[in-house]
Amino acid sequence: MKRPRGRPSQGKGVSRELILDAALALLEEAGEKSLTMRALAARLGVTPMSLYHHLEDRAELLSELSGRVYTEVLSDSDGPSDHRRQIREILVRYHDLVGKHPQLTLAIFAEPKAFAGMSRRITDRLTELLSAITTEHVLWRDILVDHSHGSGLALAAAFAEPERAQSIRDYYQQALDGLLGRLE
Amino acid sequence: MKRPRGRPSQGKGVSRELILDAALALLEEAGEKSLTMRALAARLGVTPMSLYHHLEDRAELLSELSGRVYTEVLSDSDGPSDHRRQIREILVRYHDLVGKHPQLTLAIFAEPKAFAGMSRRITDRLTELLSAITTEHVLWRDILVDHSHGSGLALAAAFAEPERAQSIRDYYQQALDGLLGRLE
DNA sequence: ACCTGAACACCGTTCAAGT
DNA sequence: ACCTGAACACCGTTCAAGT
Repeated sequence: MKRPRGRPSQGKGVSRELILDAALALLEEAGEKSLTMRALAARLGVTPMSLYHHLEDRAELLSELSGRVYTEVLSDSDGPSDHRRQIREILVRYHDLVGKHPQLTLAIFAEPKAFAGMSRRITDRLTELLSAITTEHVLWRDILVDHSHGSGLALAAAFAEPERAQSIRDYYQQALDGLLGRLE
Repeated sequence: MKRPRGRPSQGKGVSRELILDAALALLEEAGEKSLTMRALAARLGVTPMSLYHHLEDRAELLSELSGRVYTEVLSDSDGPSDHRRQIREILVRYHDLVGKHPQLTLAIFAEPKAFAGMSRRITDRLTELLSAITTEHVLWRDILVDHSHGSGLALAAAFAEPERAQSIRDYYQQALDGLLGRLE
């Protein structure tokens, strides 16, 4: 069934939300090159041109998906925790999102604009947290963020090899804990 | 002038070398999306189809360029130096190559196959060197490689902002020295 | 307001034909 | 062996027209 069941019966209309949902699904199923405006429209049972009533162009699709997925990095944590723990939570959450959306992440990495947006989301909050526990907060922020991006890149590129991906996850947390332990 | 001067006068032929040179130049000038088989052929004064006598397809172009550029990472260093210094040389050379070829690097990062190839080039030699100076060589290899990839990603994405790129370079070396100092 | 058909200006790649 | 013209199966996007 191409269309969700709970929609008004004969309505052919698509919403921005529906388009973005379908785009993310298509992207992760088939890769960035397969996410074409035409394939996306076909999946929604609509003409390619109708998408342009809801989106500027294809570039907006990726930057919007990037925003949608990666705002989650800063979602509130469960309980109160110290700074070091909060830093860890943000970075692990980021790393997990990369693992959950490898194709989106690879697409973002190749697009400097989308990359900058996603990166800032992590960086800003981290700088704040690090300022409270070290004077070298810029240096440590760069070390932690760069290391996370690099491991994320390896993780995303390993999307087709689950056991390799798992080992990347394990080593990431181990390395992260090692770095955080030295942060003092 | 579209054609190098030193070639046989009326020969229209292109070689694999000429194609790769032109492809790299076009890629860095105009970005990955602009590196089309048709534009590349036009730059060489030849029909698009003639390229297929020298290359399998467009994918081979990128993976071949990746190989060509990033073998340089392992080029022999000037004099004899200790292990720590050799590690530093490899990583800095890698980082510099990223800065010199940002568009190629962004394209490689988005292509898991090309990324794996480039990554192995750095990783293998590093593992060897690290084994000689620490028992936790796998952990440290991941930390160093991931950090370099992450900073490289930021550097490549900043190709349009030279002063930001320079600051990324500075912080990378600072962080790298910090990490190498703690390696023991 | 939203959807459509037709069109424009592109792609990568294949094939059969030329030299 | 290498280059070509023509063609195929695609792209993103625009425009004028329909409801």
